[in-house]
Amino acid sequence: MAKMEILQGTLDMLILNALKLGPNHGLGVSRRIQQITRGAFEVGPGSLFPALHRLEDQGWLVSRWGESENNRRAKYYQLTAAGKRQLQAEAESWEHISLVITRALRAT
Amino acid sequence: MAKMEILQGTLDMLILNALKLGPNHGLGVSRRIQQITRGAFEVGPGSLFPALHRLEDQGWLVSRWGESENNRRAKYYQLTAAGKRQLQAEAESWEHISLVITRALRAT
DNA sequence: ATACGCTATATCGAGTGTCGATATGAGAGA
DNA sequence: TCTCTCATATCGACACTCGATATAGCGTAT
Repeated sequence: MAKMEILQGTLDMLILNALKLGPNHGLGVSRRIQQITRGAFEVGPGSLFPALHRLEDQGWLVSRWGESENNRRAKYYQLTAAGKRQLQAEAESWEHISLVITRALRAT
Repeated sequence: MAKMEILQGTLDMLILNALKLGPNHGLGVSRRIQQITRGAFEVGPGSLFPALHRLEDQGWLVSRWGESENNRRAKYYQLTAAGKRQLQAEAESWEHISLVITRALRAT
């Protein structure tokens, strides 16, 4: 019996998902989300960075300062083991919930 | 390029959807959502009634006082033409967005 | 009669998330 | 140096969800 709240966690899930293939920095995560969703989703910095800090506070990401492809200083985020488990759990929950909603909308 | 905000409108969409087969009162809508989603979603009064009032304010529902099946006074909500169009639009948007997210999660 | 329980609508405050705008800093290139 | 761009960060406004609580009416049992 899910609440509607879980849909608010979708951005967090997409961020974890964008990091599952390897570490990346903030704006890189944003770009990767846009790529993977074929431009369907756009994440501005006002949503992105609070989300990254949330996820790090919860122990699902760790960060370290490094250099971006263009020699800019950038903070690289990486999934932790707990983050991978969290992504797995959220992905399964999403599969279930999205299917249920889609069926509800299609039902006569 | 959708924002994450649209996912917050999912409850509104489910309410409109619950009314597409005919008018119903508040708690009836809540029960119908629970039925249609096979118990996957639970909507408490603290989320339900603000949502109903939102939708009425936007002209997507109209209400009239009546009597429930058990002779209780109840406010019946009904989709307007604009509400049907809105439901249609939101359902199409949902189909697209949910597919995109599901594909993103499944992608290697 | 009256006390209780159920249905039904409604509202409140706390917590949270998203967004646009803005700020800060640092490297690249002219 | 001056400017542009990348990159991180924060702020306040706004909206939504939620649990808890309030109000009211009807039915039923005591």
